[in-house]
Amino acid sequence: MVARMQSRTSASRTGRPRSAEADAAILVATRAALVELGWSGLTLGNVATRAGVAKTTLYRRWAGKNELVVDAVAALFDELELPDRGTLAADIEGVVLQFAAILARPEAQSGLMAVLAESTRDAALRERIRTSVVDRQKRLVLEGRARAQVRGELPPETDPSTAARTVDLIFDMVAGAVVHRTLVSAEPVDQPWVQSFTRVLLLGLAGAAAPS
Amino acid sequence: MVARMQSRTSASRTGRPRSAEADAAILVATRAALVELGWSGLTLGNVATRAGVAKTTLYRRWAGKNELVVDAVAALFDELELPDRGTLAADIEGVVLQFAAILARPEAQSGLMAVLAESTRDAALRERIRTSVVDRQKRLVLEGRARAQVRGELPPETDPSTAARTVDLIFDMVAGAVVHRTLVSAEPVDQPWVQSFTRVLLLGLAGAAAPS
DNA sequence: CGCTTTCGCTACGAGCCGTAGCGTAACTGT
DNA sequence: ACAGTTACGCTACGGCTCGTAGCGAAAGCG
Repeated sequence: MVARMQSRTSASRTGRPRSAEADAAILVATRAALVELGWSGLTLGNVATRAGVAKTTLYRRWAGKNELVVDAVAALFDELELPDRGTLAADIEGVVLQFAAILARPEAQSGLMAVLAESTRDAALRERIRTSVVDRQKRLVLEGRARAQVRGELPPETDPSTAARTVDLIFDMVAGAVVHRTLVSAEPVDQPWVQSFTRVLLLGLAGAAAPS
Repeated sequence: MVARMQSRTSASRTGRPRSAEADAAILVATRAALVELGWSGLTLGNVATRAGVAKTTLYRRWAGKNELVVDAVAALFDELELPDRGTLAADIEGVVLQFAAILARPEAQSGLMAVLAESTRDAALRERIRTSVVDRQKRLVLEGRARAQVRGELPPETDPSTAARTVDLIFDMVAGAVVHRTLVSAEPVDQPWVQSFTRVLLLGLAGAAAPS
């Protein structure tokens, strides 16, 4: 999923290769442990046992609990794609529902929040989360915006720096609202909510682009 | 701050009363430990030492780390108030900046996120967070909306259930965007960002209230 | 067949957890 | 003043997880 640790160069030359099956089994076991035990209950020893792997093998590949969980949770976002439903509103609704479906899973909830909490004191961890989780989500905003500009649903960008700020704003508004509703308000992100949200967001963006 | 544990009735009748100074010292020590050690590094033994209190005293008042940190962090939100700056936009900007200032503090970041992660598997903890942290923020949205309706900046509510849904939507959008920008994007919630955000939000709400 | 790296296993000191037990301190009612 | 009740500080404890070290065996490569 991500460049993790590597002995030397891109293809480690000699010696016994690392088991790819073990890698996959560990990530599966990590997600299962997150579901059953939560973040605080998850121990590397437990994960190792579930995966049918020695505890030392875990420590050879990951620096600790934080990094392991980031990789395990990041894989959940692989399925995230930008649909093409014809209109910007429909595209947004589709992505938001996909995103919400992932966030509804218990391993994503406990794992993501906990690792985000740890990242506030660990710059390397924050960077790891950014590249393997956040940026992949952000790209969807970028693509959706470009597609809407081609359709004429959004005005083309003028200044590249203001465009970047707008994308950041949209991203924080979309992802923030979904995360907050799911994890703080603890209420479902269902069709009616998504429609209301999309309506407010798009009207706001259209109005903000036009002169006041 | 919150009804916590109580021996019998409202006024514990007899025996030595609990030290209020100890209570305050413990919460201060908890926040300090969050800043210096983060969530994972915080231990109840350490907090007890900092507060000049025995470890057993901690366990007599709080069930564990989760509950203690909730109370310690909840106190940060006591200062949150709704200013009256004349316009809805200015009121929102004021509240958002206050909220962002609290979230910028390291004890709020690591503490809140971690305890939120734990709350996904603990209904009682989630409820505790809701009453002592979330609802207090939500009330500001309610008050601000009512004030704006008096001013004529927002249409009066028609159906009470749709009004409640709208308030929930606004709350998730505001709090979600601020939290996401602060903790996930790890970028500052400063004046220009708040103005852009408020502009998009208000135009969206105005447009959504009007017929399409 | 040597060389290298990974793997599973065992064992270890260290640290924290949450509780129990004790004697003492503080406050209340008679 | 005195018993009754509750909170406090302190010490000690078994149990658990941590992260590492050391070993022999397995799995590739030249």
